[in-house]
Amino acid sequence: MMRYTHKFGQALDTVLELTVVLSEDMDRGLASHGLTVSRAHLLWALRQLGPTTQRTLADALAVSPRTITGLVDGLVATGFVTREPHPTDRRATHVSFTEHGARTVAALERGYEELAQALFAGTPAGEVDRFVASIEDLVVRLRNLTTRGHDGDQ
Amino acid sequence: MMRYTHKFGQALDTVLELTVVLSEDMDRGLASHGLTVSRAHLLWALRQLGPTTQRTLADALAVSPRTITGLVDGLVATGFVTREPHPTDRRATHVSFTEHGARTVAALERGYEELAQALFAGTPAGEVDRFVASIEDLVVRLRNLTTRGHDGDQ
DNA sequence: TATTGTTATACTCTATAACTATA
DNA sequence: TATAGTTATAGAGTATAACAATA
Repeated sequence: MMRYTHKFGQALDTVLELTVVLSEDMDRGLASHGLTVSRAHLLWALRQLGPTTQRTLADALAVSPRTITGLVDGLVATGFVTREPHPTDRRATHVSFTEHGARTVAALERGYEELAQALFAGTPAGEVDRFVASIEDLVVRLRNLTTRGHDGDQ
Repeated sequence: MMRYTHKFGQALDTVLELTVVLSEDMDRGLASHGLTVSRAHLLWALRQLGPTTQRTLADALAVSPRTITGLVDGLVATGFVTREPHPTDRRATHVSFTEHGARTVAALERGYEELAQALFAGTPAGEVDRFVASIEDLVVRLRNLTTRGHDGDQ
């Protein structure tokens, strides 16, 4: 994308290329199930939390309640989840998987594992470990930049 | 995100965490300039192509002409580019940087280089090279998967 | 009073289809 | 006829604010 001629710039180019290719691959995979990234995130949170309220999902996804309303609308319309009255709190909504939703999340999990296999299978364990350590280092460096705020490059 | 307990799944988790943190960082940086990712892509293409038509930009960004209309609308309204009659083809529009747009792209370039430095400076050259080679390997593996189509995991 | 989730409204990105002006 | 870019329309994701129902 960025096409830099400097050494570290090229390295960052490569990382960005990976992020692009990876996200395209995941988008395609999700689309083949009739899902978007945001809706899949919601399903994933629901798998981790179990049946829960929209408020809880809003916190889990770090989006507004309004956004959850829209995502759940879409997932209900496409048959992945149900919206039912909350057993104890009559203000709240209970969001649960349909059969189809549960099956789909299981399929996504399998697809994820298969992708991981396809990416790393055959690579010597030590090499994978070193690679992962390098990435974790980058994540730490990025978080430090973020914390200190580096918007002052205008 | 995915929290897998298997070895390769964990490695993929780490890669995804990097993509999330990286894209959050870039979103913040662009937002501090009053830009979105899509609009910044357009500016980037414009820097590479020089003043050009919307049609050319549509091809460069691989989006529809309609989408370019919207992006250019936004960039004109916020003062990054100008829309002028094309010198020779009266159907077409000539998109150029404003002073502010040109200055902003230059600042983005500097910010990109600074980010690359912050991520890789201090890392032994050989280690960076090995890391980049690993990422390139993943990109190749992903492209192979994509080519063969792997949607059949339902 | 505080909380849950809605409607109302708005902005961004994306698309297809129909249409205008020009090649 | 083909091309450039528009309007019309639509859907997805995101947000804030006002409001209803309930706690």
